[in-house]
Amino acid sequence: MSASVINALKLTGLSEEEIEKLIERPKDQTHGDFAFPCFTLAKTMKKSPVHIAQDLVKRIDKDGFEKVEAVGPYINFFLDSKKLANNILNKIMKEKKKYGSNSSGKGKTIVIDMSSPNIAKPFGIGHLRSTIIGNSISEIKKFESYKTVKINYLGDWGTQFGKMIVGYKKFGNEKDLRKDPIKYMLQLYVEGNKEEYEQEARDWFRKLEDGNKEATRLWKMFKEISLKNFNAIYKKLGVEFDVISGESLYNKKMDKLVIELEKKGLLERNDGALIVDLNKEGLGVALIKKTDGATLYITRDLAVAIDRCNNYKFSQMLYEVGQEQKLHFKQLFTILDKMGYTWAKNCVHVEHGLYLDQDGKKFSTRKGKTVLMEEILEETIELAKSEIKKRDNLEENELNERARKIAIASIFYGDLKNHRAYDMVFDLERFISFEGDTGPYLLYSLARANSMLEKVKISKNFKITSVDNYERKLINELSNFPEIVVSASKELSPSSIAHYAYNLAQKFNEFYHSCQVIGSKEEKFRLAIVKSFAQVLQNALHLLGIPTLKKM
RNA sequence: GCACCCGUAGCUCAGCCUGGAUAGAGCAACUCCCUCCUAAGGCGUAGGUCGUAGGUUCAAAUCCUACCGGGUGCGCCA
Repeated sequence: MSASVINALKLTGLSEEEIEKLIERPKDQTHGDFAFPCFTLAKTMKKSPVHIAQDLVKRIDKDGFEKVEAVGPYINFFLDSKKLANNILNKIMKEKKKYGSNSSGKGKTIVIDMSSPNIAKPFGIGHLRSTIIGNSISEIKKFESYKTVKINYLGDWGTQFGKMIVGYKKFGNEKDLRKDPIKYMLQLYVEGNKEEYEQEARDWFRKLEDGNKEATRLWKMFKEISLKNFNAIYKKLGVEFDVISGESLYNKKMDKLVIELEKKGLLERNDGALIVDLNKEGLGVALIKKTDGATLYITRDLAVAIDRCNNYKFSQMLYEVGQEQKLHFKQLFTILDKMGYTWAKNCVHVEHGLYLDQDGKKFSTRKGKTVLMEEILEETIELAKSEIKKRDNLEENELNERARKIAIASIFYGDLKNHRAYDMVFDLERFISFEGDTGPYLLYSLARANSMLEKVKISKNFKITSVDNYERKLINELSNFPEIVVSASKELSPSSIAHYAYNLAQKFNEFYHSCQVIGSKEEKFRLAIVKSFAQVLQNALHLLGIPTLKKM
């Protein structure tokens, strides 16, 4: 699209690359579709940028543009609206679900380690962020033709199970456990986590690693209960995984890994523990084996990474994990690199910030502030239901399904519109609000469009006599989608898609408000705009993992 | 103590990577618009020393340095 602009600017004497670098897409539509700032030319031409702009505009070939004008030190280019509208709308209606996609990832595999809840604890909102962001990144990558492997790597191993077993041995019984398993398990964890049981807990985990029968039985029971609960939550969220894995599966590979580290001369003994010294890299020390011989998180992660490389031959492996684990992943990747694995550079920690409560404080398990995902979901769905009931009388199933979708849109969008790497306030009331910059706003906009499309037959042949301002703004936005996808993918940034979706919906609502569609002289053209809008918004929502609905 | 992240409107956030035209949204406040395709919408008003101080530049919210405030991490948790 910018080719014509570059061409027109060749008379500046600059190379194509230089021109391309300087060309901007103005934030303000009144400045045209492309703009060329003349500041840099001022030096070489020894004239004021304002004069240069005026001078160049006179000499530029304006063929194919609606308008080319000098405004201050800028030259603004306006593309031909009718041509643009025609191209974009036809493209969208032809490509449909594929509009915005590309084939840059063809033949490549990306492994995404995401969600990964700790099964000794209830599914809290801590793991929600990883789930939502990982899911969206997977969709974005798929849209670019990558093959993605979403792995839910469960925290089903480690000292926390020692803690749970201690809690159970001291206070628990199976009867109560079966009654309200999730909350009961949380209690067991809290009990077993007390300082006085620290050694006992470590001992129990050691026993578990050694295959002790009782420890194994309890561990299996905890795991089974958690998984059942987690699966119900994933189903409601509409998130699926390609692989369910877990730390426990790698228990048997630990020895081999430790031997490999030893052979490669990376291992050192320190206070009875085994470590890899990364002080030279400024990363401190990585603890590979505790004094009692039990393995740690990083030990298992090393084995896991190597295993995944063999299994999936990934071009990239993304760890969708909180920023508080930054050091861990730096250590992990550095050790892999030191072991001679050149693919270590293809591993990326896609960090995300914490959820804060409304006081700006971290949600914490310890202080009993844990918010159960189950409850959050139920609460959100109930809120959605009561809103729906205000205007619609639906039959039970329809009501439930619509409420679920609105709830998902609320939570997903509420999260994804924020910059991934920064902390954010998790404020459910704001997310579910049916006004403003929210998930429901997006669904509502789509429902408005769909309701028009239902009322009339769409014809593929439309003639454009003129393009007014609101139409033009919306079409511009529609045309931006493919490049938004590219940058969102490159930056691993679902929030770019989220912002786009919101802007698009906003442009549509402005258009909707000021342009009569059905029954107007421009009906065919405007219906094509509406149809294109609905399509592109759906595509964007799909990339966010947000389900769409026809009516709202 | 060291390392990393954040500080933009009363609140929640975009924009910063890749410096450019009057710093954008939403909520809250104050108005206006349903004889018209879903008012869960739209138009408008008000609200800003872009943490502070320097520096680089024709141009800084954006790049660099220092400082202040908040968060996170730093060997036997994950």
